[in-house]
Amino acid sequence: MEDKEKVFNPATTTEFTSESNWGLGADDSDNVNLFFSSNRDSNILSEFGWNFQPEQLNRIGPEDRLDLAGGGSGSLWFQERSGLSGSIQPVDKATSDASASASNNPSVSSSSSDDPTEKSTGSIAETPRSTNKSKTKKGQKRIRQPRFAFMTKTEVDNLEDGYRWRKYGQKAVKNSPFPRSYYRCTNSKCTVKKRVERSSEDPTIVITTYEGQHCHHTIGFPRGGVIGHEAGFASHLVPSNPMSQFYYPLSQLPRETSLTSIPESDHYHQQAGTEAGGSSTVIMHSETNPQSAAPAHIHQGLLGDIVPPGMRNR
DNA sequence: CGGCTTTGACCAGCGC
DNA sequence: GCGCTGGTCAAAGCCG
Repeated sequence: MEDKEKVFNPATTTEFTSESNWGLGADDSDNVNLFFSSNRDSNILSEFGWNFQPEQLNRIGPEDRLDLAGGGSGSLWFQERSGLSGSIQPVDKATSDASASASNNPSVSSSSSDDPTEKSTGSIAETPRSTNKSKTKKGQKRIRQPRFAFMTKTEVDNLEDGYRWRKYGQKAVKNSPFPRSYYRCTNSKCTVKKRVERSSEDPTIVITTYEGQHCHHTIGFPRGGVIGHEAGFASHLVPSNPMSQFYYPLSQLPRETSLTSIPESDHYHQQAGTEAGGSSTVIMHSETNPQSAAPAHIHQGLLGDIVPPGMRNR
């Protein structure tokens, strides 16, 4: 199913089709674009409040990988994906509309997923199936929320992003020795979810997919107490959205960072996502929905690893 | 004791 | 229609 997802391969700088289930899968489709490869890409970025200059975009290449200081591990890629692609069309029409509105309306966003109760959060389904197992009535498809996926080359599986997550499931992934973990934001009013899995093709790569928008500030700090790092990091960021606690202007993104855009449906706007490998943090937020507070996320290992140019200590 | 993780089961969507 | 797979639930156990 979501096997043929096209992603940007930072290592080769070429687009490739992944046979593995990166969870992001759902959109195996057609709309895959490499970030920075077109105006559209930059538009996408700008939707997140990342203002990249054309030159900057061009500068960022696969080989411009971000060296994550901490873990020494890695590279950071972003995959922006929207809720779904054309594959889920019919219903999606409705769902997408809902999502779209959700994107523009915070209250909707949170309520939309609440609908089925918070447990059945209504969203997800990275796959075209847009499963809606929850208590939604039959015939009603779960509303998909904006999703954002990114790949991080890291040895750390559990990256901190400033939010608190509760793991609610783990599944073996087809064709992959690595399981996929499902997390939900612990904030009862927040329906954001995230999936974390390792690439079967490259075990050093962790794929994190965020879905939904946070309707609150980064509450908690990582259990591990990376607060220091985050706080410090955040202090240098410029929040454009009141709801976003951390904002990482693309313009300040280390040029080594490679971003990948994954298709996005016309109705969705991804919100945020980031991941860091072993140690890093990045946050994005959608300017498209200033109100949607979807702070992005981050990733943690050590926020300090990914630091805006000029802020790096190493 | 509260919160989180683990894990097996269940359900729904999709492809054949 | 059936089987497969992804996503979620929820009970049980663990940990601070």
